Amino acid sequence: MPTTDDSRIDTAGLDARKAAILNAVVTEYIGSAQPVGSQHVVDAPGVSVSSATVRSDMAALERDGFLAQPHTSAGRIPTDKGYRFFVDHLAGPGSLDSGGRLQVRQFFDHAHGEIEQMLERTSGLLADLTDCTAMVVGPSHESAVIRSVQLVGMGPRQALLVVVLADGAVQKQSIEFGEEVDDGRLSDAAGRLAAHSLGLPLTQVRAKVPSTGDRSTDAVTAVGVRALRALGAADGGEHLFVGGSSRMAAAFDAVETVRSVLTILEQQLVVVTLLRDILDTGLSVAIGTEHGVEPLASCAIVVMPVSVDGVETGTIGLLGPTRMNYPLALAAARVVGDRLGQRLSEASR
Amino acid sequence: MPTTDDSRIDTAGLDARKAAILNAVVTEYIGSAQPVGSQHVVDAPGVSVSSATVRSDMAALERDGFLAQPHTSAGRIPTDKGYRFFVDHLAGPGSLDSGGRLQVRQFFDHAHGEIEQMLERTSGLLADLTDCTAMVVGPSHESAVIRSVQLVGMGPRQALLVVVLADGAVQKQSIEFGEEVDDGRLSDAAGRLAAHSLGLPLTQVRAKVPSTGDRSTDAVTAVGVRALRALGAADGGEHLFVGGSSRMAAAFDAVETVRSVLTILEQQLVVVTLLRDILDTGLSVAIGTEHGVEPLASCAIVVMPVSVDGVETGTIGLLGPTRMNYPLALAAARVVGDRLGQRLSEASR
DNA sequence: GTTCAGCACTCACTAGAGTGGAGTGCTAAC
DNA sequence: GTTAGCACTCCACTCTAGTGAGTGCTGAAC
Repeated sequence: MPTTDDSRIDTAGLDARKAAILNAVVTEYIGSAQPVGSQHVVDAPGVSVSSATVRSDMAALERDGFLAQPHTSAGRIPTDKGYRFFVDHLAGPGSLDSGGRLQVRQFFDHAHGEIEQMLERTSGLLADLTDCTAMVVGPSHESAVIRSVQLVGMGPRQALLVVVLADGAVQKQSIEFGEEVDDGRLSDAAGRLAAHSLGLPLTQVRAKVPSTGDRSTDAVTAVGVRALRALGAADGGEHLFVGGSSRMAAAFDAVETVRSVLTILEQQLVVVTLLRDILDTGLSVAIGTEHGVEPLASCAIVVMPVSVDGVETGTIGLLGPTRMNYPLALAAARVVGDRLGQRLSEASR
Repeated sequence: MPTTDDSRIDTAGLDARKAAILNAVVTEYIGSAQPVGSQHVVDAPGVSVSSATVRSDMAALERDGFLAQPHTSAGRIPTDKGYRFFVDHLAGPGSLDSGGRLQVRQFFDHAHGEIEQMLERTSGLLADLTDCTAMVVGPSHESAVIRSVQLVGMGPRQALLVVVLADGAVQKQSIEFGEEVDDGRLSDAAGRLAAHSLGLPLTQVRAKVPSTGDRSTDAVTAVGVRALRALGAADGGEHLFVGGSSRMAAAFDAVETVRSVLTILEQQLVVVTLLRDILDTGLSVAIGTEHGVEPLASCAIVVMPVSVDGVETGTIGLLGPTRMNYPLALAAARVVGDRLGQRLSEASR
């Protein structure tokens, strides 16, 4: 509950009282989802004037685009710009309640095993904490260096290329040979592949591992190299984990909105690039139409990079209605993002 | 569009005309989602009587529990029992249209690479074909035999146990040692693990691999064995892929229903056991409350086992409203399930 | 005894009128 | 600049028909 004392706010052309009124409207609307009338605001901190004065201020805020009216003679609801101002200048830092902190601690105390499973569960945790739909983009494996390369025979002409990365991820690619290949040749080829690629990050495989031709004239190795290079290229597809999509159904009462939002969430590529775009613009919150994805116009997205060993490599996203609880979402994303980053850093050491 | 000629139907105590009427009501209601009146039914095949007669038959069908009225003076809608009769006795075999068949063919022509990715996309395909939410439970790896066991050092005291199974799946488990372990000891231990477990299905690891104590007194091996046994046990968690959950939002107009269905879908364990339960009871369709999951009372579930090399090992599920297109869903599940099974059989050879 | 036209009846749905209330904008006075 | 007062707006709700799709029943015809 961010209080608004007069000293802090006089920002971006809004005087203290207007800011306090905007703050009160946003806060109340987030809670009630009902248009907020002037009467509801007079008791808010920083607003010690009559409702008539509040009304005139509200009219000014509406002229300036911070508030809107669903219709004459209704209360005001915040516009995207209003939420933006709230997030940038009014909302306090926000924090998890003690229950939430406990939940996070317990989660990471018990998290272990497979990375993917942990990320999946992290999305569930975030959804629980914030009542938003959570998106977790697994740390891109592109920068993780190759720890091990193996070829496992799966049949006379088939093998599986298994690459273990330093962050604990395992990539695989099935290979088909034109001829029968025995285990000896496989392990020879695996050795050669390893010699070329061990210690390289996946991204650099294309650049650093000679495509073929070299002295490694062996056909099996050549096929292996091709598969390895394919892995490096194909893995642009970071894995996305979406948790708590049912929360979107709770957030809107127009079933049509729910449907279109869910449709977006099903498109991994769209979501991943959306999150990346938002991060790239330097925002940590994208409100309404700021992100340009039209079906999500009534949503806001909180993003938080996840740093592994100091490198921003994963992303956390929280999707909710524009009237979501921004301070809570930001706090949860920050806390969980930090812990997750730590955890992943440990794992990749 | 299953036609109903008099010869075929006289089943379970329903005379031909009543069956034809029930058939018409179900078919029309599936299409329109509106209660069906007697007038709409008179032109249906097998019903060449007046609306008055239809009405009296409908009243009988209602007495017998096949139809229900939302209120007096409204048309009839099918009950769960009505759908059940429709599915068991009235619905023709159903088939994909040519577009759908093409889609399936193209999909499996182009499907390649990682199993998980293919399963995920299969769920999307099914959702597209049927307009239902699709659930694909990956073939359990429990019966796949171990093709390769490796220990990859990830740090002085850490390693990753990487197990490749015959079906192309790769399982991993991170391991922490009490002491520093060099690569030599790791590969020694990996060799011993392999000697014990190669060719065993994961399920049998617990039974067949001596827990420890044996001659394999080596500490590293002991830890490895423990991890391996853990893998065998932990992997009860088959992977579930859910595609097209947005279709549930299109199927219902009560947002509350959508929310509760989505909440169920988020619980992997619930969904997997639900599908298994339905299969175990020998059904291929569970309608309404037949499956006992209360929030899904207005849904029906079509299940289809996926056989890999003749063994039923995976499951396909389609979730839709009780007024879903059963023939289409059954046909799509069968076709895709068959192709998927073939595909997985090839891969595990 | 099945079928069916006719008929009275039911009840959701819609439109229109009236009402209450929450909210506004304006204005004149402090 | 602030505010009390006031007229005004418009949604949300209720009430009242009116409509129409649908029913169940009945008595006659086959």
